Amino acid sequence: MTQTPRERARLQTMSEIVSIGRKHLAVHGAAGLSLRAVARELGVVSSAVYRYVRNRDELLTLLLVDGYNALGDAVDNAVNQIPAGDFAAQFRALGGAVRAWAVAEPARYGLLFGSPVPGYEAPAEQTTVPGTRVITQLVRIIEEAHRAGKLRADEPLAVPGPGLATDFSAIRQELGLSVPDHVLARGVLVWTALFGAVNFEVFGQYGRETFSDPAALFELHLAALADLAGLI
Amino acid sequence: MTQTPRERARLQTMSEIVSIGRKHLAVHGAAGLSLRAVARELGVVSSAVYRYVRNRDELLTLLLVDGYNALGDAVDNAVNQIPAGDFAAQFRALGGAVRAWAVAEPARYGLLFGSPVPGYEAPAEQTTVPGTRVITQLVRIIEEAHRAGKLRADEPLAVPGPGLATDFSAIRQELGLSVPDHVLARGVLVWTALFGAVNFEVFGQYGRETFSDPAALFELHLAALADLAGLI
DNA sequence: CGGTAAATGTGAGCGGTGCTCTCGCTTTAA
DNA sequence: TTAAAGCGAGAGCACCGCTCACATTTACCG
Repeated sequence: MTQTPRERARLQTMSEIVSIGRKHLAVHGAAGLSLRAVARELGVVSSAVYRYVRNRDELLTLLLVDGYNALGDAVDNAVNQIPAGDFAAQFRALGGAVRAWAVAEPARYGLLFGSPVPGYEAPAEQTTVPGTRVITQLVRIIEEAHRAGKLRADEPLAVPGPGLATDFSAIRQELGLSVPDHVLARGVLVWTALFGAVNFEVFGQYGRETFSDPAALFELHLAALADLAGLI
Repeated sequence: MTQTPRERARLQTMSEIVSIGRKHLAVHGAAGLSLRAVARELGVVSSAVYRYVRNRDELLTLLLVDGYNALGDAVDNAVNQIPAGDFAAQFRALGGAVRAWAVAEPARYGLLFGSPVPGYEAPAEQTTVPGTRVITQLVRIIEEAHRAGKLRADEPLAVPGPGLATDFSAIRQELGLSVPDHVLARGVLVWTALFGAVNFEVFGQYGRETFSDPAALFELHLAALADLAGLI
């Protein structure tokens, strides 16, 4: 069961490739990620990296999983600092962690949540689990708040139609949830709104000098979103 | 003052280049946009396109402006169908138009609102005006609703700090607005949330089969966002 | 009207990319 | 010990952005 030297070297090289790729991604973006450049920095001829990575897309997949896990770790870590019963604070910690990671790693964030690379379909079996870590946490927060009676009992603003209700039922069953449809609907909106706010800041959609303190703006938005989710 | 044939030919060629670029963008995405391919389709040798376009980035800028204007036209057109006093319906029309355009033109939408191309800074003097057409409409809707007394008078959820208040004052002055800070803050959130919802659908951030009728989900979100903005 | 300057298209060429293939060498496993 | 598998090197293909020197066409002006 012990690793042969060759196996150890392979793992080492793989992680070096991902590490170099991560660096190049940060500097040149996903479009500028070049296997030849990675090979150069690895000190090896260009064709040699194909022993480790089938093609450029596969390196992108590795970096995608790498990024999802880095973000997931940051979020989990932030949420775990909050007392178990304070769900609104947990939500704010989650949102703050997403924003902080995105601001610190804009290129990686862009790879995860930006425009998809055309012709590249992320392989679900590798990306689904790490790619759903944030929404899993958010769902947990809302579900536990609901079970603990810590969710404001809003009157439903609008009733989802029958098609949507079917989808919501499927989601509820798959994730073992007890929250009603309108809470689920609000949760999805809060989810997308959270990433919408982060996108705008990280992708520079606000003007260059519109907001001098985007962190403060985001805090304001987080509070509004916690309220929208019904967290008290 | 009348155009020479050469001038007419140049304009014609320019618009052909943009048109071909638009098509290639839709098929191959921004990263796959190739001046050589455009030249081939134009029936001209590759170096000839450089007589019309300084480099690839400049073609991207043209397509950016082209996309902003297409989206702006779609939004203006949709909003103009709504009676002048029904601001909530105008907002829903705006949101629906954004989504419809984005779903129909995902690659162009991605160029406008996806991850920025690293090393490419859109020239503000060309992109600012078309790039702000949607937010200009949204601001107009909220401002006019406010002046017409058609905005719910919410208690402010959270008070923006002094830095943010300064930014809001500047925005208010520059755009000649009369809405108070907390309305402005909500407006920004609604703005980002709207595009967050569209991003999630167009960029495929929901799972592949999570929602069978994303349009219905979006309608639900639009209603919630209109309510969040205070539109009645 | 004729000449000059600008605009336009051509083709070669440079350095870069992803990716494939063949060839040797080394490590592993039977 | 030997056969198989893994690995790196290097050449090569087709593509890319972009530049340059050159011919041709068009526009304008004395």
